[in-house]
Amino acid sequence: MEKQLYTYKYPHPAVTTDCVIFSFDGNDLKVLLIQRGNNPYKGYWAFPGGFLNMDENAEQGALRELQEETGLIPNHIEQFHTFTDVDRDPRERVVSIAFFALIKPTDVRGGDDASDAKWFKLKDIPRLAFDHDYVFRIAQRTLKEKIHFESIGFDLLGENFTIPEVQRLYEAILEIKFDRRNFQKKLIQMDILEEVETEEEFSKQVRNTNKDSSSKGRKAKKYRFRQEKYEEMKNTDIFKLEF
Amino acid sequence: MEKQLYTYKYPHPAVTTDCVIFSFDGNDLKVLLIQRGNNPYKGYWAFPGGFLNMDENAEQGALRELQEETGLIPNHIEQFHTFTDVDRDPRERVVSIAFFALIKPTDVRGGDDASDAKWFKLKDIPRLAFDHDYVFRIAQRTLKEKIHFESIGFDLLGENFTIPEVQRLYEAILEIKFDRRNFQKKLIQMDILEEVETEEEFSKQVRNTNKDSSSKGRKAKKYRFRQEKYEEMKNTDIFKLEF
DNA sequence: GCAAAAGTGTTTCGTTTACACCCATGC
DNA sequence: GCATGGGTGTAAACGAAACACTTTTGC
Repeated sequence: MEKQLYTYKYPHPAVTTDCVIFSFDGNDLKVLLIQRGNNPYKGYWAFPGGFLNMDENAEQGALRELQEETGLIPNHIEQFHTFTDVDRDPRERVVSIAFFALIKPTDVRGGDDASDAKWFKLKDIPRLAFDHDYVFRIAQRTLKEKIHFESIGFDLLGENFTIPEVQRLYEAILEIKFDRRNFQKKLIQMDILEEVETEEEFSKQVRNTNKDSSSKGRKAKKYRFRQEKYEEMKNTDIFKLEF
Repeated sequence: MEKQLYTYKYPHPAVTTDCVIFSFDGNDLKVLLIQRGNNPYKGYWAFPGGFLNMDENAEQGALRELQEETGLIPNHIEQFHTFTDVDRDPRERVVSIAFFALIKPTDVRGGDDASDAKWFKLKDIPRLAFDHDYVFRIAQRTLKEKIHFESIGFDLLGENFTIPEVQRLYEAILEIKFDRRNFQKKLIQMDILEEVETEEEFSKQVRNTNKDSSSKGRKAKKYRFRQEKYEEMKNTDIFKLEF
């Protein structure tokens, strides 16, 4: 514990990063929250995050905090807003650079054991610490907008997935319903998926993805993303918003 | 000149705001730059901005700096990215929250006289100070994306304008060309404009807008935005990107 | 009178939407 | 065997794209 102090001629706010981490289990979109052990907001849930070091940029800081607090390595991370209200932290002036992160179901750890981190379905999110309710609203809106331009939805899916899964994902993100037949048609027409042989049905991947085996109906075909299409896809919208 | 110092247990970056200010003169999209009088980057052009005060949030700080440095009062201001690279400022660690601002032609001042501020057409922008070349690229991309969702284009037009002006504006922002007839048809169909009587042709507004009177062809009809349509329009895209 | 810019309508094409029946699986 | 979820095709409606000629104005 050194006692070095840092002095400036003008007051400086503290700078932190916060991460809104989304994942998708095949049915529901979820976010990871951490329960605070200390005041302020002791016992409240909040997004993982922490102070920015002087030798890292914001993205590196966000990834480091994520690793430290949750062990997660996201598939996609992206800055979406910086929150600067004067009183957003009662301790001192804190400016928070917020990111959203997308995690594949195969990478989901944390929240399984008795840790202080837990995955919440969007509709089960409790009242959050600090201004994190507001942070979440902006994150959700940004995700909706982004998916309009970029195919980041696939960053939330495992290697193999079914078309109805993709549909549930897009419906969860955009909070609208699509016609099953039109959705399937459009996705197939885009020529970005290839069918996966049924042998692979027994792989660990699949069991993971279908873990809630309350599946009653007909078994859906498995697809994978055609890697060679990735570059040209990255900046393509998949489903236009139609309200 | 007080000599008070501010001390912290951990190092804090400095926090600034920067503004990319767009305006439109009826033909070209322009941005306002300020020539630096001091090192570092003395003589280089840069976006206006400055340090965030402790009693204001980022938007307030950006508006204050804008007012101080340029006297401009923007029609629309919006945070778009926070730049955090470790070495982006050689003096100290500086995190910059960047905004873009849209100014109506009637509000354009600054850069007219012999000040250190000047409006540049996008294609005439020189090499900029700090990482502002990168800041500009992100600002331009954000503007393109935003205009897809929101009708912020009208924040760049004066009270009265012609449809060909609107078209030139959208073409400048999106860097694509539209068919004149389809553009006009779509804009009219949206039912958000009303024609302005020709009497008003002699108003000061109009002369301002048409200031580069190298106009050779037929005189275009003047329109104004139907205010009562504003609320429902705010979140509507006008022209979808089609490359 | 000529060049440059703006006004105007129709047809074609592609995309989106709406919609119904059959099939496989788990209980 | 029945309820649930998934597979598949077609027709209608809508919106986007392509396209040419006339009018006004400044030089």
